Amino acid sequence: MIMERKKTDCPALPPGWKKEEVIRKSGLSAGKSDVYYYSPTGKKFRSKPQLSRYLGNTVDLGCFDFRTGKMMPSKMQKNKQRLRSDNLSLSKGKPDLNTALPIRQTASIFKQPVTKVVNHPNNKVKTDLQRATEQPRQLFWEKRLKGLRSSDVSEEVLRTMDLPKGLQSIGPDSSDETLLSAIASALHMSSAPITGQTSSAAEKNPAIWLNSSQPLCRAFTVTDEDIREQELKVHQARRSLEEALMADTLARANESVRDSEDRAA
DNA sequence: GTTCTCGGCCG
DNA sequence: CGGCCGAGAAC
Repeated sequence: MIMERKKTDCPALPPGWKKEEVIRKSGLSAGKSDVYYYSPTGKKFRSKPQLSRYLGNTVDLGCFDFRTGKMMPSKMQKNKQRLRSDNLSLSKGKPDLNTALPIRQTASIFKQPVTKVVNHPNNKVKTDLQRATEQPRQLFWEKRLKGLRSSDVSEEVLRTMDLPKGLQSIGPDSSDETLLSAIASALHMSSAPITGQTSSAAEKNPAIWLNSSQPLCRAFTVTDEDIREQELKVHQARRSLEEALMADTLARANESVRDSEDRAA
């Protein structure tokens, strides 16, 4: 007899994951049930820690209820030591590659968008129509960029840019390491001018006074001299590129000539 | 060997 | 009480 136990699709999980509930039918614990999950590849998971281990550091199952298979927003409170250990493992190991913003550090595979409650019924204090449309942004999210390096096709790590001395980082872990990333990200994500943190208060207590739409960088000024220098670099780079393209074109031309000669012979 | 199942520890 | 996992039973 083939008693197919029911493996249900689990809406809270990515496609392909299955959930199974097995009722114990004998023994002292008869009637109790055990819950298992199956990855798309068929691997069986019988506990939340096991699932967590498999999914890695980028995933937080903190508010995932293993038994029901659903997200339980209510279980979000007891995040005491978790953040510390997460940040620790993050700085030592591989960085979290998920840099889409805004996002929680504790994001799980199950969609967990950052939301902002702006309108509480019967609570005038928390009603704020002005800010209702603004996106929340995580303070110091740039720290997550630490350790990220660009590399070429041979996986050789590219040398990072040298930043001008005038640029100085702000905030916790104010190393130069993330400064370049922070500035590059700011330029990439906004068409607004990037000025750095113009408020001097931000230096004393960035956690409070940080302007989150600016990178973790002290205010700086760009002089005409800076601009001319940069223009020069761009011109030189373009010349180099032009020469390289020219050389490549000539090489290809020679090659095609040789090809036709070979065919003729 | 692998998979299934229940016991039992531990928080 | 329930989550988690060890280990014996079953295959």
